[in-house]
Amino acid sequence: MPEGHTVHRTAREFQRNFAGKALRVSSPQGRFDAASKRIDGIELVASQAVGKQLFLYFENGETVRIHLGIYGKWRFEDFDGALPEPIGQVRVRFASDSRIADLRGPTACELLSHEEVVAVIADLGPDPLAKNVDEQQARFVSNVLRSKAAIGQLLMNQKVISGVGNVYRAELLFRAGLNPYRPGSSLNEDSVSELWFDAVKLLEVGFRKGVMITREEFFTGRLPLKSERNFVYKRENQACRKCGSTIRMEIMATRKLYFCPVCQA
DNA sequence: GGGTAATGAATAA
DNA sequence: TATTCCTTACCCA
Repeated sequence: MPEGHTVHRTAREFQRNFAGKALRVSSPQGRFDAASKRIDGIELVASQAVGKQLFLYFENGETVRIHLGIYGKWRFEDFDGALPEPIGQVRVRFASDSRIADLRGPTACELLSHEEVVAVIADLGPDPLAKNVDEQQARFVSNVLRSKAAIGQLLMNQKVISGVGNVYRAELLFRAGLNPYRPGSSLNEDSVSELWFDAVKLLEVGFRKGVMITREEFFTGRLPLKSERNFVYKRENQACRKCGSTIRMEIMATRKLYFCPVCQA
């Protein structure tokens, strides 16, 4: 489930269980084979998530950049003794002496130099899960206010805000009562700030729980069913949970956009 | 067992 | 705006 919260959880997993160790790196599927040899046996110094991108910094100066895209998935597993056989199309496997991380189906998995990493990160917009929240907020507000693009498109643009995807886009706009087609420049500064802080709140809940929950009643306590977690995402033709109107789905720039035509008039 | 959709984004045109 | 990348999960039979 790769929006930003997932990637930050993965960074934490690497930091906790793989950082500070020399890792065995391989590409069972073969497509990362040459690159994996350059970091095989090298110590992982640190991991970092920025938006939906994961960076793994190795002691020899090489950095792996991974972007899951729509299909990518990690699988972590403890092992004892012999390494388990990789199952399916494993692009890259990182192994410590007791745990493996298998990556399948990523959009991007490549080795970058330090300079290239700096350039990639410089291109990314503010991340709601970054530490310096206030500075990030100011960047987001200015990005939105100076653009005539629809707010529904701006929230999907990783240069405007990084880490938000199709689920959080729809849910953030619903919670704000904003029509997805309103130009960013038509919004007032306060409502854009509120949108930012709501993004921080939702991604933090997602980071904590590991799933995207956007209804306050489920922020704590037991995990609700998938069908109960959100207000509008994938709820086309169902009743709005606030006003009872019929949730609509429209395609916006190749992606499915869900919204309530009444709450978000 | 088959068909389809998916939480993304680069690229072509 | 449409196509392509790539793999899995889920729904239906």
